[in-house]
Amino acid sequence: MTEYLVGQGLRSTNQRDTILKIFIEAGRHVNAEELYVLVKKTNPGIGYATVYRTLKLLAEAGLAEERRFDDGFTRFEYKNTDGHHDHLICTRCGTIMEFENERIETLQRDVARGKGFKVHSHKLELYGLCAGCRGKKRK
Amino acid sequence: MTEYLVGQGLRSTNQRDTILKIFIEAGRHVNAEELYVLVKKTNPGIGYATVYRTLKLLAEAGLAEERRFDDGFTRFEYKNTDGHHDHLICTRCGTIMEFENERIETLQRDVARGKGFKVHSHKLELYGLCAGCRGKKRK
DNA sequence: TTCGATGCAAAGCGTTTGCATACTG
DNA sequence: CAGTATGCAAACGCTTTGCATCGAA
Repeated sequence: MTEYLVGQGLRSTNQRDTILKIFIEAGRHVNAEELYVLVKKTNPGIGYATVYRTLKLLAEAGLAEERRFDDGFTRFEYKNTDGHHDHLICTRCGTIMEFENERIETLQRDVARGKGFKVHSHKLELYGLCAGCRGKKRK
Repeated sequence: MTEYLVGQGLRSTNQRDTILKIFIEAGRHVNAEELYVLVKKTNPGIGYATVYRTLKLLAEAGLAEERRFDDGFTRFEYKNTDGHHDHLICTRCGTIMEFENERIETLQRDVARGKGFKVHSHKLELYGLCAGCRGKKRK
């Protein structure tokens, strides 16, 4: 992972290595604060700003993707080789699931073409209740 | 329009009438600041807070819909009787177009069902270049 | 040794809120 | 008259930035 940094012309530092490592381990959709807390456990000296700066850096380097859902703050997602995907978000427990559907994407392109648009990216979020929360609700 | 307010159990004031009227005239997807500037022209005494409060009120009353695109701030859309729709956003000039596609919605429900989700709402935004900007780009 | 990276705290941004005053019902 | 709505400015929550110091190359 350090190679990525160097390859991008960035300096490799202890903090960056730690943050990147923990970011990847943390799984998907961490926000800056969650990551900050995790990182602190390993290296309590790291500051908030460094987490933000590193995250932004990773996003620019193409290693992370910045996403804003409707909960107000920005979450980051580690971007490995998988392609694009969209999200299903449980409005009760906050669970975020991913999905991918080629037919939807094709239809999107069709719609856009019909309006003269050339689509570069898109964002599809489905908000609702996950299986677990639907059960709870019923009781 | 005042009737809406009264009907919702809200007090009708000069400020609210002005804001609502201008909000509706403004067309879609205004953000609070744009509306504030417009409202100031008619009634310079109105404060920022009142615009925000009224917008929030309208959203609660079901007359406006709050939307967060990727430009950082919340935009509001007047909600008349039309049903749900999604957005095409030009990343160059900021134009926002609307569309609606039943097939996409059906597919969304299918995907969600497959993951055990019950979808309540969704958000689909296509980012790209509009017809005009595609032309400019080529030159 | 140089210059980017860091940590801290302060600033920034859009948005919300507390409070005394103004106005609706 | 009672109590909500307003305007102002201060507070807010998340994110960014300025600056002196630290550390990688």
